[in-house]
Amino acid sequence: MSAKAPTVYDVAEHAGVSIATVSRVLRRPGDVREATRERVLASVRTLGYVPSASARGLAARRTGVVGLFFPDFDAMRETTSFVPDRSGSVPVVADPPREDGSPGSDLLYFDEVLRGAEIEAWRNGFVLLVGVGRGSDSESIVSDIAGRVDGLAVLAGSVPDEMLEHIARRIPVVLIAGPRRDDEFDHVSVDNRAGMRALVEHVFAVREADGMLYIRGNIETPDDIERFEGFQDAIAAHPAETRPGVSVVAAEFSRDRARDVATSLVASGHIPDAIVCANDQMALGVLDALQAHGVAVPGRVLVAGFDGIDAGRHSAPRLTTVRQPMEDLGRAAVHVLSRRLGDPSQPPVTLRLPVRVLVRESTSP
Amino acid sequence: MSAKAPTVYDVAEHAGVSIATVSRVLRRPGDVREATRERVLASVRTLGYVPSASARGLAARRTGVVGLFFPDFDAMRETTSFVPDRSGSVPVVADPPREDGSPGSDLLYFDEVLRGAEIEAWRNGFVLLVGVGRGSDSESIVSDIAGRVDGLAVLAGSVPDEMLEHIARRIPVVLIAGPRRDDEFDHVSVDNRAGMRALVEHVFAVREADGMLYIRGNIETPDDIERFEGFQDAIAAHPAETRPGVSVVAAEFSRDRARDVATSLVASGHIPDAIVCANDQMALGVLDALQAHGVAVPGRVLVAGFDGIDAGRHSAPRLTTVRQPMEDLGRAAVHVLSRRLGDPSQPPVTLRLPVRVLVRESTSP
DNA sequence: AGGCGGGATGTATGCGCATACAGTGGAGGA
DNA sequence: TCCTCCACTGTATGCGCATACATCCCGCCT
Repeated sequence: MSAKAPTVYDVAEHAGVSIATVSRVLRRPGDVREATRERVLASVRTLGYVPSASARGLAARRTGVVGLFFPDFDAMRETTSFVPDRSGSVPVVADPPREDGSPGSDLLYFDEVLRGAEIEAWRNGFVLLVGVGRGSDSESIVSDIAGRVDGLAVLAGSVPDEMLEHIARRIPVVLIAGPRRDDEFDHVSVDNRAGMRALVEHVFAVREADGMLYIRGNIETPDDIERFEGFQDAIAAHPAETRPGVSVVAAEFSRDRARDVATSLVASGHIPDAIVCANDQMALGVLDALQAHGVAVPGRVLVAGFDGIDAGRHSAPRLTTVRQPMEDLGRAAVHVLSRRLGDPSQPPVTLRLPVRVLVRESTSP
Repeated sequence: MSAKAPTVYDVAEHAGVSIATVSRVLRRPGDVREATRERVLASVRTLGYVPSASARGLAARRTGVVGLFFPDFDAMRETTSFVPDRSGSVPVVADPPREDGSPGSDLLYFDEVLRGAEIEAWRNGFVLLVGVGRGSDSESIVSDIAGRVDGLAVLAGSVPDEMLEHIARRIPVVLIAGPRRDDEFDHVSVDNRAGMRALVEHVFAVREADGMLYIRGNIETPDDIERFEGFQDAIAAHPAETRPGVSVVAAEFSRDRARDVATSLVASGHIPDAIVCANDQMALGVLDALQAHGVAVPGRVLVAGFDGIDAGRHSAPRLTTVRQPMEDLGRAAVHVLSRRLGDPSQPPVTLRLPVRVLVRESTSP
């Protein structure tokens, strides 16, 4: 690293032109005569000139960056200070099979959204700035990020409304995965309701379930509410004469909690013919319990989840689920941002992405 | 979005102070009397003021951003333009088990590095800027990113050396996962050599393999070279009187290619007692072939890979491997950057992260 | 009462670039 | 030959903020 980074002035002097010409060579090369352009580019190379995005952003009033903000996930809170661990010996450790879900599977959710956002940003000529909330500092972080981008995508619920409105005065904001409310923001989300309805109808189609258990998640969350509505839709649409008995419990989206529910169900002897869960983790917990007690899936009970997490592809039996297009969520968010940046006046947009029911062995006939 | 975002001047006027005071309230609140501070903060809230990072970055000569640059991965090249697909019907599709690795598994590699980088950036008070190369435009993109960050982490090999040196004149650069060469950059990488040596020694410890096959990857890459050296180390360290016969082939890190290799091996009748592969994908290909021909693993042949990809935890038998700490790579990269930003004069650092041999059923005694 | 020190605030400047506007020179037309 | 027009380049300014330095206002000491 040299003492001081070269600026337009240095390049201009070196090339014997004015700074305006240097700037033009970089921004609108067609406006400069070829000979001059070459001379300037040569100087750029010689001096190792890299334009300052801060100065450019200030002068041009746009940064070319879009932001993506997540709430802090568990993995971050746990992390200790990073101590570079000089290598030397290589530990050889047994790695027994784990039955419980790998930790931080919700983290994969973010990964996919992020990947989608990155892809779409890339295609639209933006770079992506990733921010993660840290608990109470969240507000200042969001604000910080908001100051450095042309548009911001935020996971719904991770930032207080007041702050969002604050930010929206400056740049466009798009909310990811929340329900549309009466606000001015753009929204992208998945069709939880239709997805769950289709899932439940699929279960009915496979077998005329005599009794069905629906396991909700955290009943406070929009996702859970929408999925539950989808469940109710399916029940309501079912011909009355064969409508099965249904019962509903909640298990906080937790595999352990769902496992407990299923275990006590088996103990009570009242085993339903089908168990549909508001997410995959809970469905896996149900599988755990049923398997532990020798209850056949799908032979005796059909089981289905929601999300399409990877673990569901590796369970035994593999889990029927509703696959959320996480990556598309990220893409859609940036897509919408990008469009709004092009035309700030358009009315708020809501994009509801389609989901797919993935039929696997846990609901085989 | 209002017509115009408020600036320090607006806030200053609204609060009846000078812009210097506004700036101080935000940057060094202790320097301002409490009453004044409160008044300014109130104005900030009412006006919806968000500081411009561009202006701040320009004035303060630092941005508070660190960059992470990846080469473009396949998933990106394939992507078509994003067309928002309005939802409606929910397709119900069968999702049969796939035996081949899920596409884009190398993409997961990036995800993990990225996650680590994000975590560490977060802990050091930076935000993370993610950039992805697009083939030939790579150079301009890297340069673009370099202009907006205080430091840059780059996947080794994804950017021409000349460009790196160009950038390094302006900001610190750390290379991820490459071998240390005679350069001025900081490096972080994993201990491929020691890892492979430990893996091979583990295989010897499990069973006195009479013949061992080592399947290399793409022999041009540093990773492959280092791992092969580790393999040779293990062989050389083996007592001469019981040193097994070894053979070596290359299969381009490809599952398919490795499957072919193993298949023809079985056909030839010369089946070694152990097969060690330079990555997991190839090891999985070997498992495919052996299983297809009824050759027992680990009963007849021991198989091991390198990387610790997820698919190796779900194969049958599960795959013994060397787990690379991808996430730590990302963390280490940002850690090193952060340290150098604090003390630019320190000599180039090389961090070689330790790996772990994960012993699973594919090398059970 | 005058002077002094220091905390609180204001003034002025520059960070590096984009760009509106003003030159400059040469080709072509009258 | 002189004027016009166009292509190209230079000059001057402002983007929004941080900060060195100047000022001001008090309380307090002598």
